[in-house]
Order: sequence, then C-alpha cells, then structure tokens
Amino acid sequence: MIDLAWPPTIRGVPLSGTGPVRPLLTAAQRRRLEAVATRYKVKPRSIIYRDGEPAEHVFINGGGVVISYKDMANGKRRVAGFRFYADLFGLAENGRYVNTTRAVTEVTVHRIPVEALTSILRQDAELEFQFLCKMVHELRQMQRKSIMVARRDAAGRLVMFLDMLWHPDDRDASRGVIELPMSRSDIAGFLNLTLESISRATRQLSDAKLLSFGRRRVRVLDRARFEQMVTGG
Amino acid sequence: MIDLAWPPTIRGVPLSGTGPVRPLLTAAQRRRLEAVATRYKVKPRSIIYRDGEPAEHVFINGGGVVISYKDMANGKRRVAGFRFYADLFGLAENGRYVNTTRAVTEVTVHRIPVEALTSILRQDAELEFQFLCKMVHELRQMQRKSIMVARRDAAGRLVMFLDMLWHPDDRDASRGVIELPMSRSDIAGFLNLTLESISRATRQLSDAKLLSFGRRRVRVLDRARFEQMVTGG
DNA sequence: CGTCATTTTGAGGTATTTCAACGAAGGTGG
DNA sequence: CCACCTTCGTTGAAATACCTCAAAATGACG
Repeated sequence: MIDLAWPPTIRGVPLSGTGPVRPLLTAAQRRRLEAVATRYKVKPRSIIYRDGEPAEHVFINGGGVVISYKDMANGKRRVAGFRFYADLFGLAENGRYVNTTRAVTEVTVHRIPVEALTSILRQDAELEFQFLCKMVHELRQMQRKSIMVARRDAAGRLVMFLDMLWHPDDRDASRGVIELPMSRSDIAGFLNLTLESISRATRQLSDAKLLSFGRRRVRVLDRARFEQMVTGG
Repeated sequence: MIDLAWPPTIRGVPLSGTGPVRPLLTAAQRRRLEAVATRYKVKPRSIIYRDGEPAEHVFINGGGVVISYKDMANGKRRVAGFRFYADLFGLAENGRYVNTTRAVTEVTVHRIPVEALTSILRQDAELEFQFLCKMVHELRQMQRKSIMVARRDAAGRLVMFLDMLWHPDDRDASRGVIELPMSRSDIAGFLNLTLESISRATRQLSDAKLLSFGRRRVRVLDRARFEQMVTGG
C-alpha cells in the first residue's frame, strides 16, 4: 500500500508547521497512485538506479532502508542520505538521476513513471499538497544534515546522526536501542568523515559510557548526556 | 510585482527537471497573491524577523539580498543561506521561525500571512505547483551547500560559493565579475569557516592569479582553472 | 580627520585525515 | 560443517588543515 506519512513531530501544513494534520493519503488518492505504480521487492545490496541514468521513475519506499550516494572522481563516496519508510526518492536534475540508490536492507519500492505522476498531481491539488509537505520535510532533513556536518567533532556528528535515526515511535518502546542497518562506511560517507574517524568516535563514546555499540545496533546508556551532546554543539 | 521565477538551469517540472517551462505566475495568480500580500522596503542591516518568533507570515524577496542565520549558544553564527530575488523565506517549524533574517542590501519584501497563503494554495493547484517547484529548487540548493561544506579545503569551499553567486545571466555580460553584497564574516558563517580562514583563502586565490578580490566584488581571472576548481573536489 | 568596524597577518594548538597493518565478521562453496 | 575469501572494522603514528588567540592595517562613516 502506497503511503506518504511523515514523522509526527513535523506534521501539519508545510509552510508553518502547524495546522490541520493530514498524515495519510485518501483511499481515492492511493488508488490513483497504485494504478500507475509498480510494486516490487529489492534484495539487500542491489542497485535501484544509478546516477546519470535517465530519470523515468519516482520511487516511494514501502519498507526497508535505501542509501543514496554518489562515487566521486577521487574515489570517495559522498552519501546524500538514507530513505526510510514512506520516503520519496528519485528526484532528478536535467532529466537524470543525480545519485545512485542501493537497498541496504530488503526493500519494497513503489515505482511510478514521472509522466504519470505529474499528470496526476496537476489534477489533484490535495495529493500535490502531500508532495509539497514531503518536499518541505526533505528540506528540513537537509538543513538538519547541514547542522550535523557543520560540527567540528566527529563524536558530535555521530551522536546527531544516531539521534536522527532514533525514530520517535521507538524512543520509549525500545528503551534506548537504535537500529543501525547501514555500515560504518556508509555512516562515514554521510557524515563526511573517514571510516577510521567513525571507529574512533564510537570507541570514545563507549569509553565515556554514553553509548554501547553492537554490530548493527546502539544502546543509549546515559540519555541525559546523550541529549545534551546532541544539542550542545 | 510578486514573482516566483527560478533559475533557468533548473526550469521545468519539479520531479524530473524536464518538461514544460512555467517560469512565472499568471496574472490571476499574481492578483490573488497581491491581494493578501503587504509590500514594503527594508533598509540594509535591519532585521526582518527573529528566530523563535511566531511564524505568522511567509516572505517573498522582491529584490535585494537577505541573509538567514542563527546565533548559537557558543557565540558563533551559523548562516543558513542567502535569499535573492524571487526567493521564498520564512518557513517555520512548530509555528516559529527557525532563523533570523536580516537585509544585507536594501530589500523589497512581500509579506504574506500563512493562513491566507495556505488557503489560496488549496484552491489553486497551479499556484501550488509553483510552490512545489520552489521547494524542489530550495532542496537542490541545500544539497549544493552540503557538497560545498563537505570539502576539506577552505579555498575550494570559497570557490564553490562564488560560483553559486555567479548568476548565469551575468556570466557573459559581466565578464567574470561576481558581486559580493555580504561581508566576509557572513561568508565564513555560511561556509562553516572562520573569518581568518576566508581571508587566507582569498589571499591564496589571489596569489594563484585565479581571482582578484575587491571590497564587494570578485573578478575571475582564469575561468578554466576556476571552473576546474569548482568541480574538482 | 578621527573613530569604529572590518579585514589581514602571524604563530601555535588541535582536530581529522592519511597511510599502513591487523583483526573480525559474513558469505560461499566444497 | 568447515575452510576460504572478501568485506568490514579496529588501531597506531605522522601529516595536513583549520582553529584559536593576538595584534596590526585597512576601509567606511560622520
């Protein structure tokens, strides 16, 4: 089922961040989208599309984690971001994808031809409004990333990243456990740090008894100091 | 006159970056916006709104340069960005402005109550589409900033910044002259560098005979190497 | 022409990056 | 089920680049 929900903390109309809550699509809108969408599963590690390819489709993440990145000329990999459930991806510039996207976990994607989508959007102001909300959400995410990468200390960046992954829903239920589906290299690429710096930062945070790192998950040991470190920078 | 034009390089529908060009608002849309908008001039250095204030209006830059920033607890100033002609600003989170905006030059602004705007948007899918385009444009700008700030060398960041300010229209007409309405401190804040680093970077680029810096303008001396330095990072 | 803000320049400190090597984990095939 | 191999992650030491602190010089403005 196609969904375009977004985190409750930023629910509301796109411009002000307040107003009527419109979390989901109506049945009619969903029908219309699903009529033109192809739904399929993607195995972990497989590429969904590559940068430079003609952007003929837009994708909606129907479950799982997707990484969006681009390999630079100097061999480094710049990670643009991660796409989670209900996230939109596949926006292009000059008709071509700017990034490569790869499934981190198993992913369910809805693939929609851009032609069909834009035609639907022009007919349905309400649905268009959902996309506007999505864009504003994306914009805020990017601003957050800007702030994150602006920090000088590796540990600070890592902590902000973990906080970003700490979905509000899980915050209480999981009692301080954050899932980390992506590799350290992926995190490093996203935070604009080296793999080594990430490793040293994790050690530093472990030694400080702030977090305890597992292979693919993190446990927050000292929530107060954690929160403080997230903001304090 | 209220306008929502955006640079020709990214004209087109928001999702793909191709398709019919819709650069301006129709007369009817402009009328409707102007009916609820207040137009006024702002003197250089004056604050348009402060962070934390209730976000009751959205602004459209009708001419001039606006800086959007936030003073942090540690005394540093984080510059979110600069708003130029036809740019939208005043987006909020939780009903409050996240940044402070100040006029760098004399600025003409259109102030629109969010309530009125959202109500208009819901009735006019075409106008809403313009806003969607704007948001996608903003998103790309943010991505560009991410790439800029991700570079390790101060000179590289500065060069990318200058390239960003080098509006395509002027590119040939001005024969390599880039206007710099903002101060070095503002640039430093935007690029996440210190004022001193900016100064040293300008010197380095001058010595390399790549650029020649004036008080409030820059001349590109070696366009080939300049372009190379913009991309090559 | 004097005052204030902005910008430049210098020297030293500190963080990440680099380069190199080791250790651990996961997947594949026999 | 184990061995092998590839990928991923850890650790160490030196280099690089920006930051910090301090002071002088330049430019704007009344």
